[in-house]
Amino acid sequence: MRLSHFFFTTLRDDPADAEMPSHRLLVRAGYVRQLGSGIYSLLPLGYRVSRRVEQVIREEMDAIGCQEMEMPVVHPADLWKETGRWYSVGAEMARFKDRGGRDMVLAMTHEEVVASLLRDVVKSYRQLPMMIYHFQTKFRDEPRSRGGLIRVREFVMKDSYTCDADEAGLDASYDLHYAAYTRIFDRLGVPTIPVASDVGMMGGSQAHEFMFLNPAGEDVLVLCERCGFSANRQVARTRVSEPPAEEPLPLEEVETPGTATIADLAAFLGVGAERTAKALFVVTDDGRLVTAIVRGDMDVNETKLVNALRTTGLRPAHPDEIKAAGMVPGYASPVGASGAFVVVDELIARSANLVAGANREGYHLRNTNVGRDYTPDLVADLTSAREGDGCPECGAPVVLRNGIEVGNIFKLGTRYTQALGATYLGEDGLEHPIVMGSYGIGVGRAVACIVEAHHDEKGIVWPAEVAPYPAHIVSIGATKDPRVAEVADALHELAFSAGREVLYDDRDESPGVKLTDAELLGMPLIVTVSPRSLAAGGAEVTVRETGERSVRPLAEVEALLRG
RNA sequence: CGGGGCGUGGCGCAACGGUGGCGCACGUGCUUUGGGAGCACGAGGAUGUGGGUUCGAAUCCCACCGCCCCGACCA
Repeated sequence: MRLSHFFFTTLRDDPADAEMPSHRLLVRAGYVRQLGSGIYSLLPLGYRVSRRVEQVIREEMDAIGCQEMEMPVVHPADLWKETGRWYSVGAEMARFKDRGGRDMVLAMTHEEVVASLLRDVVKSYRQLPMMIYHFQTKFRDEPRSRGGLIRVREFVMKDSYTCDADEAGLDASYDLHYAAYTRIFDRLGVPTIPVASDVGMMGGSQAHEFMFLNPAGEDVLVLCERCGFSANRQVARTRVSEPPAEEPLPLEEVETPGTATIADLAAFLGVGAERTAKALFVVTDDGRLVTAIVRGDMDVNETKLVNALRTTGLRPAHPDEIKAAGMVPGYASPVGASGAFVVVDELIARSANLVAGANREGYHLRNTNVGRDYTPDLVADLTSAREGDGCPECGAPVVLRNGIEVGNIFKLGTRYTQALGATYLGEDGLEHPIVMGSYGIGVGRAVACIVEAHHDEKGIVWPAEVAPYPAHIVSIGATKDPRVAEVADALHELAFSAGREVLYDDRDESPGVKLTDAELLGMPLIVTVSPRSLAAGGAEVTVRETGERSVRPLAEVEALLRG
């Protein structure tokens, strides 16, 4: 491909709105262009990388017997109404009406379509297991896109779905995907850590996310460097030292003026924050006012709270709502909290003599004890893991790191197949719902992660497996010495006829521009043809990754380009 | 949705109440050709949109739209 007519342009300056290296470099080097917030065009270079990433994924999916197909982007809303997600999913699902006034949606995922297909396709246990996948555009109207390709609204995802007769079958399909994903990210050059994760809105029994460690990551991971334990903070349960065993002391109200925060309160009373209990008020999606009680030195984990309450989501309660329930914000107490559903963290339930609000402006209670002073409606693990907490496996202090989720695998179970009546006839002659799993990899996000992991101050450094072209030929001094163009043209042709298209910078630009661009674009090999190289007996080959360069005889360069 | 920031040639920026400029990129010519070349000439703008204030608005005020960052949110 000759750069003189290639659909791209490089930028000398960093785009002002790009902060992450991957965003900056992909825009500067002419791989992608932004159309709107979270909406990007892939220019030929970007599209080519994307296809190479897809090919790696395709090969590994095919290798485990997953069958490629394609499902639509536009769905009739009826399917989504049948599974209930038309109602449960919020504004992130784009909805519209067709000309006949029928509700339609833009696909944000494809469980519904798969389940409806299974209804038609699968009749007998003899057909199971089956696995399918496709690469398809998803649209999710995220409240906030960010980081270039890291979080976008429209993107291509490889999503696969496994269909099994029972849980044991699902376990096997899940394991196949786990192994395939490990190979995929290894081949793509994206180091990932599989972490146990929340099943979220997808429902289901088990899930892992494949995380790429990056400071810009939106997830917090809890990692143990000693034993390798890893989990998303949303679900991680770490060990915290047991509260001291004490005899319950008499409840005592104390005046604590101006201590609406835990830090103020602990300082005022001269006790550690871990001897206090704090109350957080939330309202669930189904309208319940809930107060969650955790220790003063810990934070409520929203995911855990949602799961404990068996709801779909929650929001902070307004002070008015708290007052309406008869409580005093800042001094609220689980003692006598009649107007709210009281959820207490397990650690609170095991602790004696904690300081808590007195439900009276400017007052707190000393020596509150669960069971004696109040009876919670629910006791559950509610807190977020903290750096230095004990690893749940080995007890060593855990560390917290940010990560970008590039892939996820879910054991869905029968939620969708039951809702849509996708059943098979078992060996026992009875109908059973098909057991599903679903598995996703964001292609564009994977591309961005590859760049995050493979770049230097000069530009992108593509791993050979995903590079848009294996090599980048640069001609220098072609107008001075006709042999330069002859040799460079011949190398370009030769690679092409060997089935390996390479980039060929035949532009009439200065050497500096061409070499700088070559490094910015990031092909694994840069082949420089110039009067100087010809005089030295061939062409200069630069390995982009190491910067190592050497003049090689043309025959050797030809062999390199042929592959 | 809350907080903050920014919208001026393709890109990066200046001008902050008085006729819109600079660098890079772009076109033409000459020179140059191994690390973002030089000289000369040139083209390219309803200053995001709509109101308002003013003799006069890119500049001040209001509203809206768009984009970025932090948070909320998020398979």
